[in-house]
Amino acid sequence: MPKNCNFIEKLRDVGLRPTKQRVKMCEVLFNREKTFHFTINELVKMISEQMNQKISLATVYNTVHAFEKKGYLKEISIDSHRSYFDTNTSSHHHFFDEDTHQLIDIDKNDIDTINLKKNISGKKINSIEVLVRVASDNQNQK
Amino acid sequence: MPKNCNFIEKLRDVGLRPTKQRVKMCEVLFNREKTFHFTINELVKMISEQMNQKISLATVYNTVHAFEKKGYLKEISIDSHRSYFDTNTSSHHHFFDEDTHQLIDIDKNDIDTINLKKNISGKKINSIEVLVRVASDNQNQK
DNA sequence: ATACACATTATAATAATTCTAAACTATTGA
DNA sequence: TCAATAGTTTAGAATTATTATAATGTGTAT
Repeated sequence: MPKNCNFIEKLRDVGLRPTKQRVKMCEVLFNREKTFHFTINELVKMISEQMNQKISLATVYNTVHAFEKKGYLKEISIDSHRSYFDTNTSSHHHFFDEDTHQLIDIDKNDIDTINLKKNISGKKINSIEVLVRVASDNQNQK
Repeated sequence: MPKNCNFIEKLRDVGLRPTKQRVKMCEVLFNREKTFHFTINELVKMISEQMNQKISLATVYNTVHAFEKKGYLKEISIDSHRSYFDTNTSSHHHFFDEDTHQLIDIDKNDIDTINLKKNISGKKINSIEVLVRVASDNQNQK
């Protein structure tokens, strides 16, 4: 059984047609042990490297957004110039290394569950995200 | 004593020349009781309204970034298309109302201090930010 | 196999931000 | 007080990231 099969099913399940490009993107994104954090640019580069044929930039954007909408990907915004996507869509938190520009999962055991004593009235909490910015200990008067 | 005086001093203190534009921006940003959350677009609009003469968009960007670098403003990134600045640069957390697109401070008493049991080795924590996305209770299957 | 709805593509368009170079202004010190 | 100068503002051009367009291609149900 080829490893694509589950991706084809997975895509069908959420109502996305399993096109060549989408299946390829699934392979790149989800065929790995650990969760994966990436920018659009990094993803485009990886796909180009792993595919013989070219993929359109528009397709990558469309597909990433389709995956996001269907709950396969989650966006993590760092600042106005840097936005990542995360293959781990469950509720979890991140370190952002300002030296290497890497996003790193915070282990569930290393942070207490956030609990709010009050919420905005009439509103429902959709998500709670913690971002911990870290940088090298010496060069910190940038 | 005109209310500008302290802004002129404040600007001098951090090594920024107190130009007309910067003093005006200080007035708009810091001459208020509560902390202020704004996008660049909103700020440009407010300044234009309060000033007789026009201000260049480039100046607003430059000045906001100068203020940010000097610690007068903090950026809060919501997603790749929406970035706010906050006049409250002390460590605190936010609600983001996905209906009204408003950023709202979380009262210090309503959230426990985040404490991490582990940090990335060799790294120093620069900031810890919590973002709580909320939306109207009914229309939540968007 | 066919038809239809949906996807992909290259390219154009848009939007947000930064760059550029000329004109301007605050500061310094003679 | 008055240059000199260093930093600032400006309009507009350039750049970058993202989205729209419209033609072509493809997956799926019949």
